[in-house]
Amino acid sequence: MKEKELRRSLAVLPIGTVMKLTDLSARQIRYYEEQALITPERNAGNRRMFSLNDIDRLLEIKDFLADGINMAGIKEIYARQKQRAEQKQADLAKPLTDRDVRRILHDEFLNLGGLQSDKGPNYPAR
DNA sequence: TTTCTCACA
DNA sequence: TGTGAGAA
Repeated sequence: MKEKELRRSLAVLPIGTVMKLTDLSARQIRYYEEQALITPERNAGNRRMFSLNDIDRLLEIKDFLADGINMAGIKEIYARQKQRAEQKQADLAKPLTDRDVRRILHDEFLNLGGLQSDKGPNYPAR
């Protein structure tokens, strides 16, 4: 029953609503789109129409930023997320060994640390 | 009225 | 990222 997923992907929200829902400025929302972090549809009059999935995505991005991760980092996270999705398919045929899993988790931690932005506007001087 | 794109003292 | 201009 993936009826819900379809509805969540229906782009029906104008940027104004998204601004209120995510507490982000139109500027930021458009910028994130430029960075390919979100891909809202376009409707009549070239207006952006967002879906519930976009909202979740935006909120997620907000959290990442709050954790001190920068655009590049977030892009990587989604890039890896995509890779994982693709890897998952391959893994279906060839399951990972315990040793592989450990190595992957190890890398994950190291990389997450590298994604922390080196003191930016997200690091209050307090 | 709302949103879009573009450009910057 | 903010902000203002000019158009739709």
